[in-house]
Amino acid sequence: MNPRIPEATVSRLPVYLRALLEAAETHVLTLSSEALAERTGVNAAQVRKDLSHLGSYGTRGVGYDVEYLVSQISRHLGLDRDRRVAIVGVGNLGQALAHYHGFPARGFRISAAFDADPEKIGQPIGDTVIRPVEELVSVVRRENVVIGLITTPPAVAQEVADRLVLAGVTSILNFAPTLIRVPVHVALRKVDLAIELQILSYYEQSSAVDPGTHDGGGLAAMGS
Amino acid sequence: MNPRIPEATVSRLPVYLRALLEAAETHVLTLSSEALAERTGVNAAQVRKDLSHLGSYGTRGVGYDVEYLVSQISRHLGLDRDRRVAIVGVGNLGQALAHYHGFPARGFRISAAFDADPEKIGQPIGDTVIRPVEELVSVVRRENVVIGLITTPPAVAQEVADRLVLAGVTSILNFAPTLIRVPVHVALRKVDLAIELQILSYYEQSSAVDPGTHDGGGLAAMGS
DNA sequence: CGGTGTGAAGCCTTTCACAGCA
DNA sequence: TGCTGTGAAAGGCTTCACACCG
Repeated sequence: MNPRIPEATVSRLPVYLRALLEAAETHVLTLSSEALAERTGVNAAQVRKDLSHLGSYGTRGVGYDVEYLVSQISRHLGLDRDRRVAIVGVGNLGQALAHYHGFPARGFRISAAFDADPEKIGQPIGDTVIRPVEELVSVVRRENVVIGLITTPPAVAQEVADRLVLAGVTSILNFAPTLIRVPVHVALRKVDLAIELQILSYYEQSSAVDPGTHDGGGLAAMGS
Repeated sequence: MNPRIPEATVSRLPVYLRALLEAAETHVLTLSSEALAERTGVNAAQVRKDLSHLGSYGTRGVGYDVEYLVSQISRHLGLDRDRRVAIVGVGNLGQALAHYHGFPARGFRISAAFDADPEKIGQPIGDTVIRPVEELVSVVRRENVVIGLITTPPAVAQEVADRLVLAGVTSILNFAPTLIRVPVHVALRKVDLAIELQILSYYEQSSAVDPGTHDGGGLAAMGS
């Protein structure tokens, strides 16, 4: 049923969710695992096994009720309540994230943004204003931010992570191309754009065919 | 030795490469698997097994020669020659990618950029100029672009992918939050920012500890 | 009948443990 | 002696195949 959902399944739940929401927009009421597989690029057996981890939400001979499954996946992912997010480092990438439509649509609210450049301080960004990094800990604490996005140069990424952790953040998404370490109770993921290109480069030159995906399993770097 | 390197290993090679280049900068001549593990957050046994897929490049009792290993990994990843890259969709994310320092440092040259907005056409970006998407196929062909980055809205991502494939691109990195399909001979990876946050959200609320990484294994959506 | 839910098989990945070489 | 390279073990993920239910 639910005691612990496999990592690989968790990483696919948002994919199903998006497909279900798109189906709902065109008033599709029900989807079979086959149909969901078609819309997500995942194998149908995989879809069924994944969804079975959430409980028995399908109807045999019919499929899955779109609206109900949306609510169940949302609940399991914790998307049924809003999450405060802080962005540290407002370069182009930080800007892009601040204006990304997909975030508020899933309950992620950009509540604070920080930068070290005095020129940028005070500039509006989304619903907030760019603040100096010196205020990071106090503002993050006050605003109850739980997720931090690090889009700084790699040299300061670890220090920023330390401050975020100190301020009580429980999840960090690191875009800086460097390894950062956080306490075990903090969830950490990374997105590394240069690495993605290098992986593609391998499959291109080797004429191989399957470069994998970005959101598969694996172990995160943890502990301090 | 080399006939085919496991997918999981390929996705870690760029990580080792970065650590090795950093070590080289501080004039470290040799690194043990233990030391490389420390710098990358990967288990030492894993490091050795991964590197053994490239060949026997270590020295027992000593470790790996940094410079030599850099050249070997670069060669295996195909980073020993330049690759032309095109960016389609010059919003904030496209801008961020165009100015990303990590790309030219690994031999990826942004040779073309396209956008549908007439206002943006002609604006300089990096070493090139923003062109209308209508010119995509001809320019990509002429410039021998082999990698395409899709940073458009999801609604047009599939069409853009089709054009890139038509123009002869062999690898695509998709940032648009939608499934795209390409012929089997084209390597495809995706980076989905909203999905990363949703995965974090799961581990945050469940107080679980290991949210995985972005570059683990898994199958890519392929075929048309 | 159609489609879910799931044991079982197969594959891939990680980790262990140690033989063997510099 | 120290550290690599690698069989073997262990664990996890995907896919198959089908019992079973609506």
